[in-house]
Amino acid sequence: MLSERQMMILRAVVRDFTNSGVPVGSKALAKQLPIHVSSATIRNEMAALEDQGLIRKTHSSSGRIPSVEGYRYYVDHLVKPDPLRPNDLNMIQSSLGGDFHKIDEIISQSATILSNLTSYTAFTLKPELKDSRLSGFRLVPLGHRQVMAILVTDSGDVENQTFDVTEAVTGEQLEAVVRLINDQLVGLTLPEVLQKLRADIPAKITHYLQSPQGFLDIFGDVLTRAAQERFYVGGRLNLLNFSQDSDVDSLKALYSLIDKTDDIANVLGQPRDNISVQIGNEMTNDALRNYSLITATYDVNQHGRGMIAILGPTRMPYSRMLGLVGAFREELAKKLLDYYRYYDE
Amino acid sequence: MLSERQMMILRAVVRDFTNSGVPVGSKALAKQLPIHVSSATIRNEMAALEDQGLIRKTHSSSGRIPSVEGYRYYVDHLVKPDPLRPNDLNMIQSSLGGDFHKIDEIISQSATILSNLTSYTAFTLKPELKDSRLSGFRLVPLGHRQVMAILVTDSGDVENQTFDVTEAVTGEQLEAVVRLINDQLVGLTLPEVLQKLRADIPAKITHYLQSPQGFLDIFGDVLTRAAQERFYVGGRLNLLNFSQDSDVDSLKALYSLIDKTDDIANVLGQPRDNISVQIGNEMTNDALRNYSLITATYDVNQHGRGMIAILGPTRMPYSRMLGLVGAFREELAKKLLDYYRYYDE
DNA sequence: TTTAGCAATCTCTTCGGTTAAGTGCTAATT
DNA sequence: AATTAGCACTTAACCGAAGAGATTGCTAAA
Repeated sequence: MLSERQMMILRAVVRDFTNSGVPVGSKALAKQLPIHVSSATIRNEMAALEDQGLIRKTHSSSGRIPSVEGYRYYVDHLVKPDPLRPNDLNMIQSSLGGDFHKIDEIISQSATILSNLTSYTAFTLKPELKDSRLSGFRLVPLGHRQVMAILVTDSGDVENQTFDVTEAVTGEQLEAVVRLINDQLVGLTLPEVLQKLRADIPAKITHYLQSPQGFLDIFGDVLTRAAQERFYVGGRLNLLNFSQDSDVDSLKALYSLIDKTDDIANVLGQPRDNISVQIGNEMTNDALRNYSLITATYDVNQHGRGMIAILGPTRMPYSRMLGLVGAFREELAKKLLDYYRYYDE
Repeated sequence: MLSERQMMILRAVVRDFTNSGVPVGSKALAKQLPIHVSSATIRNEMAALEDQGLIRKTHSSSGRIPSVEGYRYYVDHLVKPDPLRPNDLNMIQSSLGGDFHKIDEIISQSATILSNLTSYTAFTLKPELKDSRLSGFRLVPLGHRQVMAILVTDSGDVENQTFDVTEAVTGEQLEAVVRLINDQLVGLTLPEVLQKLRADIPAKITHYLQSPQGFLDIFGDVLTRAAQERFYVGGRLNLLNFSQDSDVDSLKALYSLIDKTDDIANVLGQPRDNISVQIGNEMTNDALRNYSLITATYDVNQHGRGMIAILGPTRMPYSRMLGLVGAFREELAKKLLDYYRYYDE
């Protein structure tokens, strides 16, 4: 248990350190805090905080910096999101204000806005229904032996891919295949489709195509791509800003992580509470040891729940960032409701 | 004019420096060179080379490093591409050996291979006909007010985009629009199409669509994207390896450059000779001051001419890189010929 | 419980000295 | 005329000592 005064001190340590990046000492705190005690008293309290593992020294006679546990305590009990600055709200609203023709444009743009806002790297995921189902499949002949496969899910996702066909496939053949797919697979969830694709379909499809493997590959490809949650990333380069001692290897690891859609989905994890913070090694991934991740969900009524996140140094100004993420989350939800209202009804 | 001996020395300076990164001194050269002269003689020659601006010192008593002009002389007159190591050829052939369903897969994969091979950043551009023409246009209704626009050029490029339509557009309307486009625009070069799109089309299209602006925007978008030469990039992260003194700002500038398709096209320039080298500030772009670019073209008979390139530090082992790029260029051309032979006939 | 005071610890910067590498120049040699 | 040996000079890089500054823990007094 922490006393009121210890909380005050911990809060001040976190705030000072996240602002300045320099370990904070007892004297500075004594001067700054609203209570009148000497630096010696602060020192005693700091020793107590250190005993509890909430702060630590960088060397035997240095000031203190928060430990991961200290940050954790801070975000759980002490921090209060900053109110939004008028400028920030302006910036959000004007950037989201334009006319968009696709959900994906809004979401992708959001990643950019959020990264500009925070000067960190931002991720956005569009609102997603629990398990989306295959709602349509097309094969469009494009001439010159090219065919485009298009797959639509009931959540409105569209995934497509063109490929070249060797044999002269006739329009009838294509139509037959499309009919087969639509008859057998539409309405199923994507994992179910994928499973059937391996089981029943190959046998049936040989009625229409001589060598169906190529086609099955393509269809499988498009399918897995559609099944994958896809994040948009904004402000990749911002990671360079705190590349401390320019540790190239860990930077590379980090970027590889970000560019692998499945890995990143793992890190961000399942949508949890409204807003959550993961600090340093609380994330299992080693490349993130010195980073913190703030994730937030947003709800768009019956259209599902999406997610936004920012990734920055463990030493980030949490109160400001929580304020920004919280506000952005709401603005985005509003914008999407507008969008759906416009296109749905 | 350089004497034989001066050339030999310049060659050695470039080779040593690109290998070690350390300024090279007269003594080391005297020991290494196949002629028997003292270091004092080398010193005299080096002074002469310095007078001609081909090499320079980093401080008053340091060894010499090549100047940009020195590198230039080296690549123009002295360098001989290294013969390929057996390993490299294996690696190229096995990486290109797989089965591909699209040209773009080969080209994009090539960027990765080339970057692995060289450990620099690689660019690839697919073979392109002088001015490709619009050969087909489709609008595919996907249900739920979504429509996909697909555009095909006679060089086999496919560009597509989905968008949401506000009003309930009927299938007949879409078909009418498609027919209009195909009647009026197919066969024209893309710039011509773009021009007509601004002039004639809007008036005609209002017969079929109430508010055609949205559609025209989309079509214009897809069109400009198709008209743009698009480079694939491989090994982005390799730029981090020689981020010397971790100059974050210039790194950021560099990455922004790479991610802007039009900028990068400017830097790489028009396909010129088979293989060409641009060194440091020979490129106008300031972010490239410490980098060199090796570009090469490759021909695929009547299918046009493409381009590959690598970007690395000015201080790169040119002979090896020229060997690699030269070899890769040929292998890629072969692979593409194979590909076309298979799908064309 | 708080505080003043103080020794101890540690980082950071500065300074001087040393070493090693390399140059340019001069004078002798080939 | 070209080459070479020799030497003074310059510079970067490394090292250790010294001192300044910040901060801690501890002790003893308030």
